[in-house]
Amino acid sequence: MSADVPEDIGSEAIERLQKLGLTEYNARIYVALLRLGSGTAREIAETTSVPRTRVYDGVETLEERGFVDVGHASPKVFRPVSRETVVGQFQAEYDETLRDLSEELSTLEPADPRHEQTGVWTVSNSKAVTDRVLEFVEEAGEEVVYMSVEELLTDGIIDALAAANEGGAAIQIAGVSPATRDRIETAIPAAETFETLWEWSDTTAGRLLMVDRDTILISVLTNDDVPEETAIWGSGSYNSLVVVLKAVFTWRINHAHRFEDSGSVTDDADGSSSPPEA
Amino acid sequence: MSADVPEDIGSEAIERLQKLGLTEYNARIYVALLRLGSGTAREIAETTSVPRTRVYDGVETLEERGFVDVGHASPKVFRPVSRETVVGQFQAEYDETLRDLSEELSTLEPADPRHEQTGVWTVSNSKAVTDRVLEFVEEAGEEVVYMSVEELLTDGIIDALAAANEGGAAIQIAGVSPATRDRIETAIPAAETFETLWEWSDTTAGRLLMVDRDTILISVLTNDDVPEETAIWGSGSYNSLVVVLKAVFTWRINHAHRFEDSGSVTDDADGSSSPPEA
DNA sequence: CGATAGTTGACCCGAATCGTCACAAAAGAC
DNA sequence: GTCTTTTGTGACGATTCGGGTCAACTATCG
Repeated sequence: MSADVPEDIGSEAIERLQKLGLTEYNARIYVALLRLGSGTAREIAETTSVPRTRVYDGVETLEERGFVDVGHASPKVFRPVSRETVVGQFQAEYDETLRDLSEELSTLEPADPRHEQTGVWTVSNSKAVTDRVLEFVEEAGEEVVYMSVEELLTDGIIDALAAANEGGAAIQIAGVSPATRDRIETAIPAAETFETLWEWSDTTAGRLLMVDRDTILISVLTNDDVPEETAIWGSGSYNSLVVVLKAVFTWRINHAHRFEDSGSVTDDADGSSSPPEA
Repeated sequence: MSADVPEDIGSEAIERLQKLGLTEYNARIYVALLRLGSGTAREIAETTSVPRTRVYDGVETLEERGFVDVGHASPKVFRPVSRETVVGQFQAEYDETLRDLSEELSTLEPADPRHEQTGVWTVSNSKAVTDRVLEFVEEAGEEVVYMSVEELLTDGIIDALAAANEGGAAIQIAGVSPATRDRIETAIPAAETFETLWEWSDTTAGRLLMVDRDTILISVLTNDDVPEETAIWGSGSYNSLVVVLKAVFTWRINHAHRFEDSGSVTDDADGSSSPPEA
């Protein structure tokens, strides 16, 4: 009577098993067996909508992976191994491949990791953007300036900033509301906080990062239909993005900080540098 | 000049990446980028034998997964993220799905796990057999008897036996050579060891396990072409396999142990029980 | 303005999986 | 004993997804 669809019992588990490499049939069969405790081909077929004749194939491959035992009886009976065993198998398998992969990739990675790039790079996924931010902050030597909307100032970022601060870098954070200001001052007492460097709350701006006046990252929030974040970043003192933004950025910081200062602070760029295209 | 095939550089890594869910193209592209540091579509195509026109698709999906950044230049330039980041992404992803899976499966597992089965079950894969052995040994209360060829007495098994011994179970191990006997006595001082319970070195017998005289597992090594192990097991005092084998098994143990004893110990079987076939 | 290179999309092919069917072997009913 | 039902095995299209090639459109440069 309730809105529950009977066939959907365990569908989440089935999806995850598929993600881990099992076919849909095999995943369905295993889950059904787990619910039944044990069962014949027909019983499985009836509760899974897997064609009965295909249950045998599925069970066979599951047996090869060590996920079911087959019972010797006139109608063959199948029995699933415990979920701990299955999860353990997967865990072991992926631990191994990941370990090997890491090792193999390390032999391929070129000596010079990166740096002193001349171009401007884009990162599309929000998680990837965060990764890049963390990466840069981690490498920070002297100074980190970070400005973002509230949602993008996560604990992970704060932790990374705190770590950079421990390493001797000055931290400046902008765009914080009085509420989160406390959070930051607890985690990073030495950090300077600003309300905002400029007005952008009505734009699609996402975040803004500058590390050692040498690496800059800017992101925008595109809301075509679902909210997504896209960032561009550049590194190196000759990088055009860095050259342009460093100027306006540092000017704003000094301006917001000390009201006596006027004009640009660094003299290596003015408005004539071409802005990043598109 | 050397026998190295140039295209095979990183092929292992490529295979593993595919195993983790990337397509062949995407895996090849990422590995190539890692070797190049960064590169254009053409450079990638030349070093990977991936059709150049397909590099764009691949790079796009890789970007969505956060594995590459795209550079804004007239020929687009692509840059891989560090291998640590990639491995970390995979790790996080699989940790999450495995955790969720385990949770979901636990809600499906029936209350009564198993036990008091009447049938005889088979397990095909050697790793699965070991899993089952460990499972049974873990549940042991009073007694474990284990006999196997040398190769199948691994450290994992010995550890499990030692743990069972800690829990109060008597351990009896047969089929050990004098060499490995030392290993066992170090790990499990309280264990009894036998040279062998009977001659089977010329058979295809693999191993033999009896737990609490209630669960029995036997395996054979099939050498059709590649060596494989297949086991059958049964549990419960009314299980036919258990009934038959318990008799011959315990008789042999007592026989090997105390030479004064003669005749059967349990009265439901005597020498007429056939030895494990084939 | 034409040539070269970069970029995008469309199309075809093969492998793996889904889904169904036909048929032999076995078990049970009469 | 035969007859019917169930069980097990294999084969066959249909569909999906990734691999592979091609044509066409765009930008850049001489």
